[in-house]
Amino acid sequence: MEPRGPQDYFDAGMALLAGGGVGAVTIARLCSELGVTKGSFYHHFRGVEDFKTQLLVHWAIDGERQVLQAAASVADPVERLDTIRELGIALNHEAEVAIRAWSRTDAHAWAVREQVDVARERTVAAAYTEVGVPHEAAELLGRLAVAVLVGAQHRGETTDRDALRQLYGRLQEMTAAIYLPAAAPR
Amino acid sequence: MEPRGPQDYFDAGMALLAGGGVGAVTIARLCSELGVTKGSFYHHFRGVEDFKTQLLVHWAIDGERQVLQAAASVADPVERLDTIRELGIALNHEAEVAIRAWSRTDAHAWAVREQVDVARERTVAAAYTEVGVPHEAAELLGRLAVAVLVGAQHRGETTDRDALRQLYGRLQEMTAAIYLPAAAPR
DNA sequence: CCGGTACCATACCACAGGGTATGGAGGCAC
DNA sequence: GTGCCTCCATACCCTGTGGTATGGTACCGG
Repeated sequence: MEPRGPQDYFDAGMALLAGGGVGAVTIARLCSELGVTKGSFYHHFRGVEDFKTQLLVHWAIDGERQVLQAAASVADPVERLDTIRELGIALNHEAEVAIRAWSRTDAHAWAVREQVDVARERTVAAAYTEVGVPHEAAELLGRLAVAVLVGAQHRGETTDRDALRQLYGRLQEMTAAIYLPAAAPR
Repeated sequence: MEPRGPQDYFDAGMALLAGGGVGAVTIARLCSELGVTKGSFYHHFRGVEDFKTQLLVHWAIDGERQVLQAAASVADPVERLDTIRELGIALNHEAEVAIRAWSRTDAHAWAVREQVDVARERTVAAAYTEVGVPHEAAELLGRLAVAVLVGAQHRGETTDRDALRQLYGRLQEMTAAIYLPAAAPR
């Protein structure tokens, strides 16, 4: 019996979150998933509220590290926009939908999710600014891209990433056609 | 004590749904809101599952009637697109967010919401087709418009309809600039 | 060998929520 | 009046969930 760490609970918690929303994240289910009892849970966390808070921060940190740092490593802004699109498609959409729903009823979840979304918007906007799009238009394009991502997250099942790719690609095409006539000629 | 009808429960149920998600829709809260006890609830509905199902259908019927019929009454397709945009902005976004989250964990809710979204997409796509946009592009624009609506629904508080208006308007501008050069010259 | 600490199982309590059974008050038909 | 139906209050049970208290096992430093 190797000992369980907080990371095990976070993994199981994200799975429960993705599968049944924040309401499905319960101590009994977590312990059942890990093959332990409540004594183990309360040894690692002070309560269910404490766990949910840590789980949320864990999601935000992971998202910040994986998505934004991976995007920042691409020097060319146009190529970076493609990278961002693929990173967005590869996200855990089920979990994100659950977090977005959760953030409507919980102030702390709202703040964390908002911070993540704003960071994503800024990343997209910065890339557009670098290729010559006016500042105000770039900011709006960042918000539009995140909105399309969130909107597409709420449609289709798990395997429907092609639809998101199609929508996201179309928005990029339209944007390029208007703001980047030199970079992406039609 | 005037007797309570199912409509009273639907109104209270939508308020609870908008305020705290599907998890907040509980028999005790419904009865507390209406000033009755559980005996009244179980007289009108067979159980909480039956009530939720009826509530969902009630939302879909209302949406179908208010939004789509109001849009269908506008003959000019370009003017109709503006009407659709304003109707989308005026929706009960809190309730819709709750329903969209609910539809990720409930098969029946998923089917009903999907039907509503598809109907909205078709309405937008039909308007674009009428003004001369190719069929495939019009369909994609319908999905893009609904995606932006859903994405914007998950940001900002209740009073932040200006942000949605701005995003929605920008998408419309970009669309017009590409597909409707004659109708909306830049 | 002994004490402390990390890790966890067991047992128990409190409370909220869904569901059921029963009875009562008022109206309406006959 | 009698009977029936609508509408609803009260009381009760069962389950699931958060939380606590307690004890037990294994390892590690001294």
